[in-house]
Amino acid sequence: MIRMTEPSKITSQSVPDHQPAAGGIAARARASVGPKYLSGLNPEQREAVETLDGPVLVLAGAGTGKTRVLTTRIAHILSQGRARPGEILSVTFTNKAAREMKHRLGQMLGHAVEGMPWLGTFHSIGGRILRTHAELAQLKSNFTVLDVDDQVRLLKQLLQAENIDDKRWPARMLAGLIDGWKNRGLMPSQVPSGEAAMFANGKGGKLYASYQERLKILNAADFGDLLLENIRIFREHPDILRQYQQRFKYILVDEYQDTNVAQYLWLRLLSQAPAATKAVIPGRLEEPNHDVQEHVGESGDESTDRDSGFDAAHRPGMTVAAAAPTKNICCVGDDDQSIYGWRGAEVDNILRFEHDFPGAKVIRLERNYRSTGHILAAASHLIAHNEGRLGKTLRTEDQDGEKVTVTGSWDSEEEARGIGEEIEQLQRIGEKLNEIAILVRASYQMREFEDRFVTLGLPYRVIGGPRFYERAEIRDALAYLRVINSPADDLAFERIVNTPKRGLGDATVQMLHDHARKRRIPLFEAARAVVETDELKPKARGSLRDLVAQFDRWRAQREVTAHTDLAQIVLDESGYTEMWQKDRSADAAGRLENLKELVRSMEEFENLQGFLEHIALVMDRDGEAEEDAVSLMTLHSAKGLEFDNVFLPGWEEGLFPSQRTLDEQGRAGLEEERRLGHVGLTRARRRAKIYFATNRRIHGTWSTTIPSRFLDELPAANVEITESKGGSAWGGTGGYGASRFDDMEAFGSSYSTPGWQRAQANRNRGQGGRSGGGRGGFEEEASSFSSSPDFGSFSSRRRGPLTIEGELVAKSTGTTSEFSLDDRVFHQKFGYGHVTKIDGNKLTIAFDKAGEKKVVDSFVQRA
DNA sequence: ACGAACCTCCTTTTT
DNA sequence: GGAGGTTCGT
Repeated sequence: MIRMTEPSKITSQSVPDHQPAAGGIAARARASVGPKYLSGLNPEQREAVETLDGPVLVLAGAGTGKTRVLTTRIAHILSQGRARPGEILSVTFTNKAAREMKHRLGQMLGHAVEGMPWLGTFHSIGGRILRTHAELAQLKSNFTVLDVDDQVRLLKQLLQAENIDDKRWPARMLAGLIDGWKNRGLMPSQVPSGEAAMFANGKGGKLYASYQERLKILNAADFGDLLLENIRIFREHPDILRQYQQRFKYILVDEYQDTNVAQYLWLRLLSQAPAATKAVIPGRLEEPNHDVQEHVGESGDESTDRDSGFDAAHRPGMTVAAAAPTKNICCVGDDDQSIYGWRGAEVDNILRFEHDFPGAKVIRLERNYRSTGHILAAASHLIAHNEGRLGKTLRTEDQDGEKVTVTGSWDSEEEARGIGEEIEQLQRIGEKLNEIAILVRASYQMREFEDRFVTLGLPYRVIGGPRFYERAEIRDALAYLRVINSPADDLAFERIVNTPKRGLGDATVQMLHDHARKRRIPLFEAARAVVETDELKPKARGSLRDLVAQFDRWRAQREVTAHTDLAQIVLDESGYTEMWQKDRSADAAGRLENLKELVRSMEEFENLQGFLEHIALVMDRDGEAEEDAVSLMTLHSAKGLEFDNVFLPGWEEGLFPSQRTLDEQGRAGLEEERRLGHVGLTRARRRAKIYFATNRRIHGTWSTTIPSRFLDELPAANVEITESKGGSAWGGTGGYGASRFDDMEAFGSSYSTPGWQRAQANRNRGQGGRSGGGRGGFEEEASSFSSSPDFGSFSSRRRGPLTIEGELVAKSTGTTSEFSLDDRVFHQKFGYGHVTKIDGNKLTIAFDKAGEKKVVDSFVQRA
């Protein structure tokens, strides 16, 4: 029922672009009529493309060709002459998605798409609109977009000014609250008083208000403002709103399930038919909205009166507007892939689409062109346990393929070892490492894999992590440029006054602040003034004077120097480059590389000003080297990607689903975790492999875990229980008593394979033995069970040489290493160290910081 | 003003 | 276990 496999049909076709014209002869006949870009679409996709009038919701399950629908729809609108490129608003969440769409459109239309000025992320488009009407938000059009660091620093200052203990009320927490309010479309005056009072004994609301004031003074906006200020402008200036409503004949939205309330409001305003504009009652905006908070929980279902009071409350200011006719908006999304609720995304937006946009046409894309039958069935069965969903049933015409495997391990190290071996096995049968991904719930899980892969010499790459422009060195460099560009940028100035160290510490900065506040001038000007006095100690005074002089010089040079050259000069003369050159830590080289990359990327912009305006929104690290490597990332960052082989470790209660999510979000949290599992499984084309460990080290201490409830929710028919390659045989519950999974009543009904029963038997066998600490005395056992040539951390405890056999021998080049004992070496991840042992191409290195590690020699270089 | 010792709190993170 | 922040001693 989940799967409708038609063996007669085409073989595995996983790339959506080349999908067969499924749907039988009739459909194919229809598809052959009409423009060529329509051919090759299945009937549902085609309907989604051709239904141009009125609101449309395309529910596009994983791997059903949603990007294709979006781009084809745009092509269709253009080629039908329904609108010109500049009249189509097309929003995505990520720059990557926007780029991808531009690229695909370009291919489809056969020429570059310069004419799509309004295809971009919510934030870049919001930012663009805000820049053109900046004065209506008390900003100048060259305002800076603040990053989180700046925000927190600013809030810290506000907290200090209010004499609030920022231990008890951390600036970060306030930043989070404000961000949340902005995500919900709430200006300071609209924050429910209860919520505003929660922070710092009732000062939360006031702080939000003064934060906004400070932003205006600094000529700055945070990410939230890029949309919120749009909404404010649209509401307060109906003429401007009307202008945009008239311009955008068609609106397309990607990943609609991830929109937050602010984005929803923004879309609602833009998608109303122009004539309706007058109906918005500005006065409504000032009403505090107490109900929003309730809504965000699970109370939605309790409200029987969705159409009147509740709805109006949910969408502040939309009371009248909601009745206005809606134009051509097409939202594409998948409620089953909504995994950003904690960031303010409202699944409700997609669940309530038909209600919000009356007369909406809902089109379901349920044909999956990515995964094999077993994988899809497992994913579908899992997600079917969610209640709050619109309901889709993915199906494939592909073969069943391999069953999803579930493997239990004794602990997380064994899990990593087992996966490492399976990857090598896959490699042996010709799988590309690029087609292998490990998807974890939390990034701390990655370390064990990294360690393991380093010792195996298995190339891997970590996807995600801090974005390029979030890196300290990039922010520092940008801060220098910001100060040059706008001397009033206090936050930037403060960031770099003492970076690199110039002997200008807190005391000096505090002094500058006092001075600046008294005279109502920027910090930089205060510095200029202060060096003329003798208020500072000679040393500080001297270096501050030098700094001011340097900036003056750079500003003068700006007129005659290309902005990229200027940047290079600034980095060198300020001593910033030197600071990292002298730094001996492992990542210093990478940071210098990043700085070069930053300078290089400036070339794409005309001048410094243009660069700074867009950098915060556009920069993301993109082109990692194309070499063959295993991908390691969180489930969240895997959304939108696909791989032939997907490893899903850590399916244990508390980790996945995450205990914290369960505690904080209750059932809604559980459902979001389940969606995360669904996302994970549906990333796989041909092989999905799930793992759980009985013992895991969390925050430094070992604890016993029980398998995730999601394992119970997988359909037995599509799942195979296997034993850990790393030697699951030593399993045991570690003396912590029985879990509900020991009870065959609960688990056994669906799991009766020999492998599972063996695993059950094994886990009971170890019972009662080694308690406390989990890994107390099992090292003796390790040798007899592990088939691995290398026992990872066991090795350090064992006496005598390891027996090297099997794979690693084959991998060893045989020739002795080019390194010798005590050689000083450098490793990308671990930094500097010296060689303490050599074993073919395997080196044992005592790293200065990271301790002793085994590393394959190709991973290090002479220091 | 700055580094070392010390304490703390641990998810996820499109812009 | 360790990063990031704070405090304390120089």
